[in-house]
Amino acid sequence: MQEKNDFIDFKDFPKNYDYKVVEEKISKYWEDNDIYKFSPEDKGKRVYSVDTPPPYVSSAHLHVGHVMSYSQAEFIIRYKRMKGFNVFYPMGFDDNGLPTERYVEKKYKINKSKITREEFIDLCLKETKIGIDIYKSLWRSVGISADYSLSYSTIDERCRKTAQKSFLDLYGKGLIERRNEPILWCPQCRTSLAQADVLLEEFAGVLYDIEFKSDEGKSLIISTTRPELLGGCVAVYANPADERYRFLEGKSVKTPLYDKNVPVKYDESVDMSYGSGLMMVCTWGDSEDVKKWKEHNLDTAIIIDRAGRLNELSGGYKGLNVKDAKKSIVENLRKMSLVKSEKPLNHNVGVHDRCSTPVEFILAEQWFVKILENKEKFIDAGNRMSWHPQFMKTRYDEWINNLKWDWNISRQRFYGVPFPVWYCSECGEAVVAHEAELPVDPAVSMPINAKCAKCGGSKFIPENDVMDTWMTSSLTPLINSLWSYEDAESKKIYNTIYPMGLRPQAQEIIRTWLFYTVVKSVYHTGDIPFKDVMISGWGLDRNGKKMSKSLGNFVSPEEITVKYSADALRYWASKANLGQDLRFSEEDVANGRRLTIKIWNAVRFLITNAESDFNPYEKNIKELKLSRIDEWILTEFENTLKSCGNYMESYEYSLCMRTLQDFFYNSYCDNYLEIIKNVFWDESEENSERKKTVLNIMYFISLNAVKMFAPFMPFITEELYLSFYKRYEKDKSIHISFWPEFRNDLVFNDSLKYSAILLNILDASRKLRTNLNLHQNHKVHKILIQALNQDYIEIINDISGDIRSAVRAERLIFSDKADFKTSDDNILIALEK
RNA sequence: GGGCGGAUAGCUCAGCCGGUUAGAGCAUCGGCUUUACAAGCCGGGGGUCGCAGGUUCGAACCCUGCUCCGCCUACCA
Repeated sequence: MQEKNDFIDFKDFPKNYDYKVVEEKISKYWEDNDIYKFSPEDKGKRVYSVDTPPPYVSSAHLHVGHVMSYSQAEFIIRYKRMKGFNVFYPMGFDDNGLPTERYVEKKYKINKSKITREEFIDLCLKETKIGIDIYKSLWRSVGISADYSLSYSTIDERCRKTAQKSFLDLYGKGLIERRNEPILWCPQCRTSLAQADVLLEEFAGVLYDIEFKSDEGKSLIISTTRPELLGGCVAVYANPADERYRFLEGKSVKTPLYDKNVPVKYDESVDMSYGSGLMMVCTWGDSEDVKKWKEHNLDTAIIIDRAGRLNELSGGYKGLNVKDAKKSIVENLRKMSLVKSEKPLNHNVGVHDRCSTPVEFILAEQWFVKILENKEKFIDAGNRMSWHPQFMKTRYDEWINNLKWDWNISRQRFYGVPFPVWYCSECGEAVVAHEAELPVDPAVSMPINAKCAKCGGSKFIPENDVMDTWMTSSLTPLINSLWSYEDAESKKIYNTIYPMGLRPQAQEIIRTWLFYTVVKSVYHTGDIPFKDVMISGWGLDRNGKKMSKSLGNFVSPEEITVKYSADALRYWASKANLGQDLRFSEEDVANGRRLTIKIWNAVRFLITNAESDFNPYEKNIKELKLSRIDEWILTEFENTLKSCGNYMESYEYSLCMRTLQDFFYNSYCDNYLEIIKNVFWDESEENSERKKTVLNIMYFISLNAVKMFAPFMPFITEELYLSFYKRYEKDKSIHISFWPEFRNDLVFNDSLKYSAILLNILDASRKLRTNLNLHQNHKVHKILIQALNQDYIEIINDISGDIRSAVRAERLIFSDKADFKTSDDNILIALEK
């Protein structure tokens, strides 16, 4: 399989690591050999299933932050694979719904009134396909180990079928219903929204004190930030305990400009100390208006239309949008001296998360999934999952506790999964599809043999709305496990995959993807959707701001992988622990590249010193004649392995990488290899056994360390494995080889007291050489050592060979002439050329 | 308003179930080029651990309060 880096003889092993050639070659090797393929038939292995996040395919926004979060999940997934799990790791693409529509609208500058639904959907599908290809090529280039034969796209047949089955199931269980009530509405996107689609943004507004009049003509001041809604005012409220306004009981007041009489009502929720203690209720300015309108059966005076413009109720302001209307009304009120004061006020306004337009309320018939009545069940499900990091669970709990609306799943859009619903043209009764006919597009087909259950009518009109995109995305564990299919094969997969093992995802979609997925799983299966949740932080730019397309502060992954390699970019991703934001740092990526080069050279040192008859398994390590320093490095390695394993088990991949890198650089390369390397400079016969021993240890440690680097740096580790280690190993990829087993028999606790002294002497000798301007490898005739402690003399005698090797001295002599201090007060050294 | 996370060397971060002179990488300064690696190696300098109290023989670590940064959440119209 080798091309450029092929080598026959060990001495020809390439000096430089050519990542550009290797990464492409290795990607192809993985594909050609199905390295990451899930095998449903493998009975011997436990299954580890991953509920992969389907990113939006409007993919022009891809940046290194995306690579970061996918890589972080991947570190764990690759680790699990090496721990022997049968990994189910699909790739998903979310391409239905509003984000794609908005992307297409912008890209093609579409005017929705001049394009048919079909033409528009075609464009969405076309962009979807382009997006998927871009994603795939990026994931491939950074080494994401998904099994692409398990891919799904949220607009494909399986997803449409699953989403519609979910609807039918919930409908059948009475958990879904159609209601006519005020709903959250985006005037920009012209669609209704769910609470989760609305974010709060702080606006610098103005609080206007406006004069109303009582029946007797008494002046009443009402504070409001939304005077443009005056025409929709249906009541004025005071707190029942507020003596100032008791006299208004049973009376009405007159609104300014419109001179409309509205009733005065009382409610505990009115804050007496806010403004004048009077508040106006309009239909509808905010959720408080909706609440009072419902509880007190107030009149309805809808003043804003679906485009966010004022209607005829506003009188002369008809056709103006909210912003202009406010300006104009305030101007007129000022002229009439009805604005008594104006105070700047920062307040939070709900905006649509996709377009940042302030949301309004309108009245419409919509489908709702009931969620308010089962909050406790969802909290309980959250408690049954493991959260990494744990504190992210707080956000989940808080979101549920603060829910105020059932989940509105109707969207007045084109591109999405249709409702499997028609309405009787006679009486309006809803008729739902049969499960057997899913997926169904009610605009294209009619209900099978259906008669209206209410009036017996046989003519139907289709539901034109599409379902909220989260209605589909929330089903990913059920989509992946083929829940909507009844055949035996699918049922088997379902039982194998569900509930899933891991859900990796970003923090900002806890309230949507995560929460809705729990809702669906609890409702459909009574179970949790997955056992472990890992929530990644954000990729930040160099200045600490969240990377995003709209801010233009994003770094393109291609640019970085071309310059530094994919392994190096992944190394950067490993720098942040789970849930932490990570600044992009080109220096860290460069460090990643340095690490790959270090690994390459350390392994190359072994390869070029091994003879062609080298056999690492000729003897078990325990049978070798180990020196104290060999025992020490084995001990250090085993301790590192143990820590790293524990870190990976607890999702602390960052600490694993740090620990491993520290071991590899400091213990293995800078000390062990430096101490033993001169054994290869000496051709004498008496050295040959020592050489073999050292080669075996180097093989053992470097292979296992390379395996441990493999989840983080899949390309270089695979290249080293295939081009060298595989001559002695059986697996066809390092990524399906076993993560090293901890071996207690290779922990030599005694060795630490020897190594401490040796390293202390080596350290001092390095300082001394620096002081003497002496090259570190330059041989010296003698090392003089003064040990002020009898135990030390014995120890030093015991390891004198290792010491001489380490400090490149021909002889070791105890002498009180040694005067250079080491960090141990009981040892002094000197070097003699 | 409530909550969560963070504040440790010039920069990015470890350490935080209390225990010897607080660590790493980068940056900086000095030295070293036949013998794995100059995209390298060796060495040096650099920190009153956000602030103020408290508990303790002992606090970066535990407790209380505060300040600043980021985020989540909330009906002050």
